[in-house]
Amino acid sequence: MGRNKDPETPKELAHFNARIEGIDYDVLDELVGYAVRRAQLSIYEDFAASLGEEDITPQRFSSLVIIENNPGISQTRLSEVMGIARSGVVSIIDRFEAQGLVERQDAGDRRSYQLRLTREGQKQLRRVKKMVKEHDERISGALTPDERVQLCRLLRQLCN
Amino acid sequence: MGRNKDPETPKELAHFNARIEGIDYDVLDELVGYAVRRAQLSIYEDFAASLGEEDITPQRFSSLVIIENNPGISQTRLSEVMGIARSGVVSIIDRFEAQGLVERQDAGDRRSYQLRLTREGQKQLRRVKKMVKEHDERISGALTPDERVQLCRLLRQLCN
DNA sequence: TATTGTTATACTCTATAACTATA
DNA sequence: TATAGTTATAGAGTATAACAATA
Repeated sequence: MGRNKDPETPKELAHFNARIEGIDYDVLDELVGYAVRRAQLSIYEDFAASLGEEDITPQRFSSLVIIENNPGISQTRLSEVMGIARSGVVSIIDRFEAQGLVERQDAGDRRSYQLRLTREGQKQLRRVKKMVKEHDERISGALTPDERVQLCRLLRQLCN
Repeated sequence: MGRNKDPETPKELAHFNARIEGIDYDVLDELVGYAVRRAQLSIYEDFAASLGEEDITPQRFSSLVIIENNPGISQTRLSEVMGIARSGVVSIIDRFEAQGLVERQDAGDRRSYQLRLTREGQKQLRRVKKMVKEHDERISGALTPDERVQLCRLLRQLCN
């Protein structure tokens, strides 16, 4: 995750503290964009701390969930869903394949593959999904269930 | 910004569409973390489209605002505020300095600098701040003022 | 001709560690 | 000894462009 994996020796770990004492944030405090960015950094940090040993990132996790629930999806389609270039999907899937989590199966069209989770991939995802849910409940722990739903609704409105 | 600057020739621009027709997002739809990430990607894209010609990023913009409102701040302190390593701040400030936007001034302690905006930096920031505010109002345009405040409040609760 | 996956390449961001000059 | 800034280096992540196989 590009972060120090050993919590015993964090020489210069760049921890993100959303609000530092004595600092004037000026207009940043009024921008929805900055509020989202701040939250995202905090969440990412907790994600990394919770799943740092799992060789999983939000990106990789999302990919596995999309493949699980849309079996047979092509790499190009997955790149559209993830919002990244096709070349980026290649290395993601290469790694999943090397780990035995995803299979490239023949499609009718011999230019493309159908992506599917292997049995091992399904097993691992089941386990990781539980960890991600726990992480998500922890970070949104300060919110009531109503507020949580409200927040997701408002965020959805930002994405058009 | 790492994106294609020429809107005339976007061969394979990776646009992020938060919700793609016919795709089952499963658990991703219930995770606060994914909702925030999705929103962040959408916002970043609009930011880049709005300020792509300005050699400014959310990161760089935040730095300028922090320096403006906390004049004399040191690089180490800025690295803490931004949540990045000290070495990262060096190149950010190097660039600002080369552009004549920020000055490294002598501090009492000769190991460190006091960072300040130049007159040109102030002028540029004033201009860019206006553009960022417009961008922010556009992306949160689907929200009422109340919802906007509500959203920022809920996001703040996520950061502890 | 157009599309899918792939490779080559480059750029940005960020981290760690070692260095220097000061304190 | 400790701190501030710097440099060197490396690893993600992502983009573009060109290519082969196939449609």
